[in-house]
Amino acid sequence: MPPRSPASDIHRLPRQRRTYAIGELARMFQITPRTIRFYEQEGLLAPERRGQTRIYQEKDRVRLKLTLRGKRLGFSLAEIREVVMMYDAMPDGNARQLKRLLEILADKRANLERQLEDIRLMHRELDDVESQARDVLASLETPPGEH
Amino acid sequence: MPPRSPASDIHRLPRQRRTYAIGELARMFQITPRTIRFYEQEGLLAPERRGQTRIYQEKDRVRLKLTLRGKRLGFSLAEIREVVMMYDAMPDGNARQLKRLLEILADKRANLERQLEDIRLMHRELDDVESQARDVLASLETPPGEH
DNA sequence: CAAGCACTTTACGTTAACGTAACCCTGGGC
DNA sequence: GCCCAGGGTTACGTTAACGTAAAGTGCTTG
Repeated sequence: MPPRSPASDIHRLPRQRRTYAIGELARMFQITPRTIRFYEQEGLLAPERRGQTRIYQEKDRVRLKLTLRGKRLGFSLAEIREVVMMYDAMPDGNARQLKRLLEILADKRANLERQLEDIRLMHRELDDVESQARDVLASLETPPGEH
Repeated sequence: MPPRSPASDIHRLPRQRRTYAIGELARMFQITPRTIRFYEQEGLLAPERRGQTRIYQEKDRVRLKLTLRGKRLGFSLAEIREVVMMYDAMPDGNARQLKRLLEILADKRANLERQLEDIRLMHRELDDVESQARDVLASLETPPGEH
């Protein structure tokens, strides 16, 4: 280890322009390259190219992460794209577009609220089912006739 | 049919074994009859019949409700069926089945946890995007050149 | 230089979850 | 008696989100 202050490492790291190959990203997120290419085809990603090969920057990785998160929450790729693209177009977005974006966001937000409620309810159901299952299981493991 | 007053119907309602036609359920849940029939075909519902006509009891309605909730949370019909059917088979379930059920439940639970985290994160993203959008919007509404 | 690996494109295949269309049956109201 | 709304079955169509296979490109390693 060079006798350099760790701090100097740190403050150089931020601009370390790290890039990723498609296979790397695929492994990171437990998906296939095909999926990543598909997302690009659907307008969710737009990586640079060196020749034919795709080169992903940090921002692409973040975008992919957000996309997958959206998917886990049940949003369609089209919905995700809608938000992501408007977000990108924000700087030069006109008022109408921005208001539309706010509408969409409010919509997603409402969706999340409903999901939270659903999760709470579902959680209770699972508790119920589980405790009942444990009861039956216990009764099976104690000889019948006891009480 | 005995000449009964409608009002007397009402105050007996609690144990009035209320039933539903397929169209009623469809309207209640904002889905189509086709969807309900499809769920039956997939083994998620098993309503009684009077002739050919399906008659849904309260338990069927609850089951449908749970199914739809599961769907909103991104579970597949197959996953939902897995839990629902095992739940029904619980009384005579053997230990192995019950343990399998507990596994599945733990799985779902983990899923819900991840979703909660996703929602929290997504919520922040939305906050970010929204506040930025509002900023841009505001800057558009004040004459440029001011500061 | 051959082999192998990771990347590429093109294109057809697949699955889940319904939609839609065509046709039939039945009970109630006019 | 006729009509029509609401129920039924059968069967083919559709959409999203990839999977999979074929065939080519490019580096690097023994």
